[in-house]
Amino acid sequence: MRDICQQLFFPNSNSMGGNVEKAIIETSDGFVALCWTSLGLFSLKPPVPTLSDAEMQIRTDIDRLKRLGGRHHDLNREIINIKLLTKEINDYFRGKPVKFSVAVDWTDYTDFQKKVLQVVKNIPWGQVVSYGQVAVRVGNPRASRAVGGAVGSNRVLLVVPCHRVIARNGTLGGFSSGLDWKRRFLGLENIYF
DNA sequence: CTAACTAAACCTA
DNA sequence: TAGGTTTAGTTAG
Repeated sequence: MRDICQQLFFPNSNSMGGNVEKAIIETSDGFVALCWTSLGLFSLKPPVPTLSDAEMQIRTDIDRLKRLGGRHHDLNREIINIKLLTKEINDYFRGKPVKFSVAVDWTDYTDFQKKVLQVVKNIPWGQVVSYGQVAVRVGNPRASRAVGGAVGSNRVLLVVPCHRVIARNGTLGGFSSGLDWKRRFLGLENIYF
């Protein structure tokens, strides 16, 4: 089978202190935009139809990083292996059971959001967990609704697989990027709603 | 204050 | 048993 996914470009984008990088990766589902800092992956967006759409999408997060300022430097540490990440994203969209190896930049999340997202990050490929169960795992059993809010703040789609969090009664629950993407991602993992 | 990717405990008939 | 209401938790705007 031919490799339909490829990394399109890999520029050193930055002006403010040289502390952010971005890439746009072409997959079978569209162009995936992402950016990272010396701490790890900061943002990974859902696929969009065109390259310029992807550029537009990631601009918001780049601007946000610049606004945060100061805390990000020392990019030369090469914390991100973009080659490997590109391969993992490619594999994911081919339906392979990928376990992402990339480090995440947790900057600008609240403590609660961080706890929730780190729990969600550990949900294995092909498995789902309810909002309530995640609430239990962060030690706050009645916070299922707050968990919904927290996963909604997730910047790194797929890497923190918030699409694997569903409602208790066997329904899909919500998804900030649109329920179609939630269905699509779960479908790639052989889970159908 | 409210709305948002929830869910369980309590009513009431 | 089914259906409606309340309550709990976090957070951005």
